[in-house]
Amino acid sequence: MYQKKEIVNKLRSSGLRPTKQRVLIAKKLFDRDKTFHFTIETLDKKINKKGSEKISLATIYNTIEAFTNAGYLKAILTSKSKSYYDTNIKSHHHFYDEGTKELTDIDYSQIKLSKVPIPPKGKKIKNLEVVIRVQK
Amino acid sequence: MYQKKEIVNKLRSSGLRPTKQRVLIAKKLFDRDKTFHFTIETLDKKINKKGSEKISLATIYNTIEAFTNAGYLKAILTSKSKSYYDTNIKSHHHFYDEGTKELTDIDYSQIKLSKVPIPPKGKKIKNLEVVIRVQK
DNA sequence: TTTCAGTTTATAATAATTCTAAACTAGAAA
DNA sequence: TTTCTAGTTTAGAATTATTATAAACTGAAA
Repeated sequence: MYQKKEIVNKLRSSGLRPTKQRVLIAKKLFDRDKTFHFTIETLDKKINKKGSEKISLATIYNTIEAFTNAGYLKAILTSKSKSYYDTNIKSHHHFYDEGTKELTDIDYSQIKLSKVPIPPKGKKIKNLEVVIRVQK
Repeated sequence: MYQKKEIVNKLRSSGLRPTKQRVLIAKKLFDRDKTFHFTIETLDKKINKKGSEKISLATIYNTIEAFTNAGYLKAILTSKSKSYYDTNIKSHHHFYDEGTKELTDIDYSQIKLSKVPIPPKGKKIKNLEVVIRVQK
């Protein structure tokens, strides 16, 4: 469990001024047992519900970006809001260059998995993709 | 190399009427040696450049969607324009439920790779993520 | 040819995100 | 304490990718 003090220190340690809004958002995000997956939309709903003090959407965006830069959050499946398509329809994998935002194919045979988890009950694996993010 | 006739047949075989626009786009996409990664924006630029006959942006969107549904293209990194974040910052993997659009963590230890490709020259692997798409 | 469902198109609408610039505040310094 | 200011918050406007609309067009069946 996170005490307010801990959160304040955590924020300070990354050069983030511990404002009321940031502390509140941090509490919502990190004061829980299981890990939490969210979009800005779902987080906004959780924060700005009935009776509670409101935090503006812009601040939620700013804060999540700051937390991500500070390494407190991980962005997943962010294609920076643009969809990518590939003429290669065989099952295959990709290098994604963080710098140029370019994709390169990795042939299916270039990656071998020796252990794969069982899918959630009632669900079937439809496809498995590896994305290797690379940087200079 | 693709002849116009082949393209027409290909389209017909999937119930897509081989219109002038679809044939032109198909030629641009499939008549090439290497596989091609693109966004609608880059494709639009390639198609609607100087002097060439124009194809409306709406048609490009429609066509790419039709080709994807027909299995001629693969969509990659599409988070359907919404960014997802995770409070779990350890390196780990995900199940992505196509139906509910929900993410579930897969612990790092649950997936083992026995073969990983060498990154492009001058690039370093920053991280490797597996996304397993599941469906009912 | 005629006919019409399937397509294309310009444009409007929507939705996620970023920008702007004015008001506010944490906390260093007086 | 009070003052001061750089860092923040905020509402709302702007931007950007995408989808919807509805009128005009066209491939191909009859």
